[in-house]
Amino acid sequence: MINSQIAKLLFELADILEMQGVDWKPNAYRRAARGIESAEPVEKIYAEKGNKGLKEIDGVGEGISKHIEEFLKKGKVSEFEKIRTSIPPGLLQMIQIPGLGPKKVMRLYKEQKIATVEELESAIKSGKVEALDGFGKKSAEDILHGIEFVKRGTERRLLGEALPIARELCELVKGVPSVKKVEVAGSLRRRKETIGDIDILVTSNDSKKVMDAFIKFPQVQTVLAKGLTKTSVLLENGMQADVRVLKEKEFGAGLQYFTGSKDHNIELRKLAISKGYKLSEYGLFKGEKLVAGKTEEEIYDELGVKWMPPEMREAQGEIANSYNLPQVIGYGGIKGDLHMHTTWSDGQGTIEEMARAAQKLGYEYIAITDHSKSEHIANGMDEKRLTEYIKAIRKAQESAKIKIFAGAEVSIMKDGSLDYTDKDLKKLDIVIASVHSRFKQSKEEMTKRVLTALDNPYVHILGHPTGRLLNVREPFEIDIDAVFTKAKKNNIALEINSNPPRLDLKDSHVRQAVEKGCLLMIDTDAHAPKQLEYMELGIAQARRGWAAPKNIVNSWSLKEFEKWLKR
DNA sequence: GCCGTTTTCGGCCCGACTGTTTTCAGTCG
Repeated sequence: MINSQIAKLLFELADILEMQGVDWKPNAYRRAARGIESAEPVEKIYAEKGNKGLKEIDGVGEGISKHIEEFLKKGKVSEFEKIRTSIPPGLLQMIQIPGLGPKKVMRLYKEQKIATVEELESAIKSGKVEALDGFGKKSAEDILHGIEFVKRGTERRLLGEALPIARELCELVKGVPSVKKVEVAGSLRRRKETIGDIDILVTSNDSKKVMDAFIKFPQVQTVLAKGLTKTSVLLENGMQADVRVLKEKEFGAGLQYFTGSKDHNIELRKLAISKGYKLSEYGLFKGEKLVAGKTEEEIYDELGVKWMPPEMREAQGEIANSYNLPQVIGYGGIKGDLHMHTTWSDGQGTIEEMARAAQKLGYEYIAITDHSKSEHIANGMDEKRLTEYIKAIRKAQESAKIKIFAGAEVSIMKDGSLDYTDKDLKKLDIVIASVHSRFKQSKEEMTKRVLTALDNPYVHILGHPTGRLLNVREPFEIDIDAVFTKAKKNNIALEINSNPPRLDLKDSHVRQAVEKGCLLMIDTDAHAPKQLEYMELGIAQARRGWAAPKNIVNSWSLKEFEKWLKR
């Protein structure tokens, strides 16, 4: 992940320059860092298009592209190394503490020679910090709390973890009598794979009541700030949640603004300026006059931009092409879940239980896809049990109200062969091929391994194509473009696995696959009936990747889907 | 350092909250 390394370097550099009082450069570095984070792997861009390609990345120009080039060649950037040594490394950790910014960190360093988090901690405890001009007792205490917070870790939480909490919070706020509208905003509304904090927007004519109710949410650990327009709390799981009370006439403007993304907003705001407007979270203004603000639609409309779903607002061309965007898959658009496990391998429900749960969700069809024999840990099935298992599925079909396909998630072995012989694969209605072992193979080996598997005529789907586990494991090295090319050629669908830590393919890969004309399948990889509800998380990633129903095989009717299966 | 439907130079999003202030700077999103 060279992109994230370079982005981290740029963010760091921005902090350093800001501490040194440099203007504008920090903003430029941060913008470039965000651009690089969401870009294709820079090594690939550089290999294909050279320096010119790098400059096509948002926020990257002459200077930064040269730095990236140097990083790719030498693994470091000499100019950055030099700037880095100009301040003690501990200051960079201090700046991560909530409530401490570049200015205060620099003052602590210059006036008190405090250069590490530990030194800061003891300085506060000995009362040195509160004695400083402009600091005081309260801010010293806040910094101490902030240090604890940083030590506990501030990693972003999975969408699947944050979404239920946010929904509970919304329900709570909805219960306050004066409240009319309640919406989640921020990266949650855009359904990003990981979430920094929870933003909730509300309209009410009694904001004090809203704030009072909000801080009484059972999971609130600390109240960070409480005002009449905004209140922030820290939840027990370490996430921050903010609620904002807006006026009815500016709700759409607030929703647009707080939904972001930041880069989408900057682009939209610039467009507004170019057309003689001013756009803020309070509305779209012509001079002093409010021209739009009640709904998002009227703001976009006034700017000549067609409203688009929040999942698409990542400054990836959606503003300029708003009238030609694809009609992305809807949250009710999936007709069957085709990846799930039962007690035949490592699942917790029986075939019948999974089928009933799926039927309740309104599906037309499902596939049971238990593990193949080499997954000993997951109770994978040998050939003998596979035969019994298929029989059991046929038996379950007799009393089931939805179509049940007999499938398997078959492991791709280290050489690209599959864990069952063709003779056994042929007995199955649907085959998902997945990598479950030897994640550390070289990029060449892994690519060859997967491409070989995709040439097996019985494979319908490539499962979790990059093998990543969010906050746990990096994706394995693979030439994803080559995989997409092969999948398209052999008419194999690429999985979007909805399991919260997987979300594999991720959004940008989905976009890439769609542009290439590949087929996708969104499923849950459920290991219990309840987990079938993960589907919305995968649909969200598909929407973020601009995927439409025509791209997604299990959004099709049973008849169309079966036709594809027998391709 | 980046960027261009006023521009290759001169801008660069903008408002709320907090603490320690008596009019505001720093931080945050």
